[in-house]
Amino acid sequence: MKLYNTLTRKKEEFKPIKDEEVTIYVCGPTVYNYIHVGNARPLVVFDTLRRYLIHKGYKVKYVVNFTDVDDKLIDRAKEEPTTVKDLADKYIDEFIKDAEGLSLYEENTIHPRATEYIERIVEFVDELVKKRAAYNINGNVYFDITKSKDYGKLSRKNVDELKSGARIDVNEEKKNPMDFALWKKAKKGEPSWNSPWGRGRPGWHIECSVMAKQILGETIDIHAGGEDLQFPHHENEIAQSETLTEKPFAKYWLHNAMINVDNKKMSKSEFNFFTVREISEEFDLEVLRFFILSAHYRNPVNFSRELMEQSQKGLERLYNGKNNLEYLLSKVEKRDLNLEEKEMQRQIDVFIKNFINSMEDDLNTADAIASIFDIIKYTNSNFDEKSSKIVIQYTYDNLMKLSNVLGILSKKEEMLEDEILELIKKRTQARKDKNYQLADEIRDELKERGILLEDTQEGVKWKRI
RNA sequence: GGCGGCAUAGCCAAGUGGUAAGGCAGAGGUCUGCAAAACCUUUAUUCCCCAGUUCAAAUCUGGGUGCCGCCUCCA
Repeated sequence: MKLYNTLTRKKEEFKPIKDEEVTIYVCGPTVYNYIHVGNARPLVVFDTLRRYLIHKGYKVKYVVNFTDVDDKLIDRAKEEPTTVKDLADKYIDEFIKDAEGLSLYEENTIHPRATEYIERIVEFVDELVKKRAAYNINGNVYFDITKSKDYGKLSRKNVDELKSGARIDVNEEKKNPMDFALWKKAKKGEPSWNSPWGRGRPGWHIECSVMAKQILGETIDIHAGGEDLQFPHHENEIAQSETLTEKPFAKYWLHNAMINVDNKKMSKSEFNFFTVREISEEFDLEVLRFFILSAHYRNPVNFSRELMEQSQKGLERLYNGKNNLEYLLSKVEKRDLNLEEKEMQRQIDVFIKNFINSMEDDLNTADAIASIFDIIKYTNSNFDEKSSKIVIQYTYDNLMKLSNVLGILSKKEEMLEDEILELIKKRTQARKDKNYQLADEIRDELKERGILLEDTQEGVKWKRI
């Protein structure tokens, strides 16, 4: 499989450190609010990478951290008012709900919280201080970027230019304007922990370095996140970790492009964001997942209601195709394949191969989805009640396997209330009796109650509207 | 100002040297009591513009235009 590595700016053949196991660290949310659609992109994309690696037979250790102490949480807790801990707990719970709606495979995700790793963070910072790569000034500890061998290698920033362009604000106490805080001295009323430098709390960048090292080891296979984190966050992680361990921090750095609204990056500070929660009130979150996977992860995409509606229609088409296959499976008989069906099976294999090739090429989910549409179109026009169950089962099983890699088409049909089932039966009888007036009355009544009926060749179908 | 990216139909979006995938919307048709769904057919002589390399360019090179991201918290 080829993956685009930001470190080398090239697509590289992916080779994990261990033959059978892959370690992935994704920078997760700061839990002071609901996540928005932009935040959802890396979560969906890299969850899909994980699913694909599992499909290929790897064991995957997958970490998405929670930043549960920082300025934003502190400010927000003051506003509410509540405690930082309660605020974080609340939005972690809300995150999990959104994550489940997005089919993020939560049960196999490790979600460490920064505050659970304070001791490790202190140890890490202390070692950097002992290595003289960090220095304490009045209870604030800063990383000295001159001690990092190749600072700027990920984001391709030139340190000298950064210095001259750095905003001259505040910190006269830093040796170098580009030095960044590893440990922040506690202010009144802020959460704080003991350390050799007095009470304080960790800086943002150090959390990820520490949690990645503790949970996944000194060198991880894949570190991923939004491209807006390349600098300074990921650059600083590299500086800290590699200065400490003298080993590469991550083999592959993957970055997704931004989600825009009217061509501008969706972000909380611009107030042009939609929370995943508000989208879930109008759409099934599977539609959002499908929307995100409809474009390549390194291309920026616009987000709008119209585009969500397009995605919804497309996804419905896939569900219809899936349902048709399920219907056929209940009707057809198992018998040896004839020549024509053998050819059909070969054609299905071509679509599967295309899907895999697309995923192998830097996770080209947009292309992979086209292969799913190809399968649906092919089965719709070539399979019928006379087909052998063998070829239909084969197609169905593979369709499910591939859509599971994308994390779509897993929703089960809901059950209808008995009363409504009764009405549907009554209408079917009325149609048989050619009492179309009664039939239409019942259909209208159900429509008002949010159930849309369709008379297909396979019988009456319904869906909620 | 520095660094990086993008530009393909009405909309979305693949395709990085061999003659434009796929989806949505639109049009015509089959089916149907009607509606819907499904299926079939159809919709870019052309990929922002100009020049160049090549037998061959959406794809490579040079120039231009427009848009975006990072350089500050950000997915």
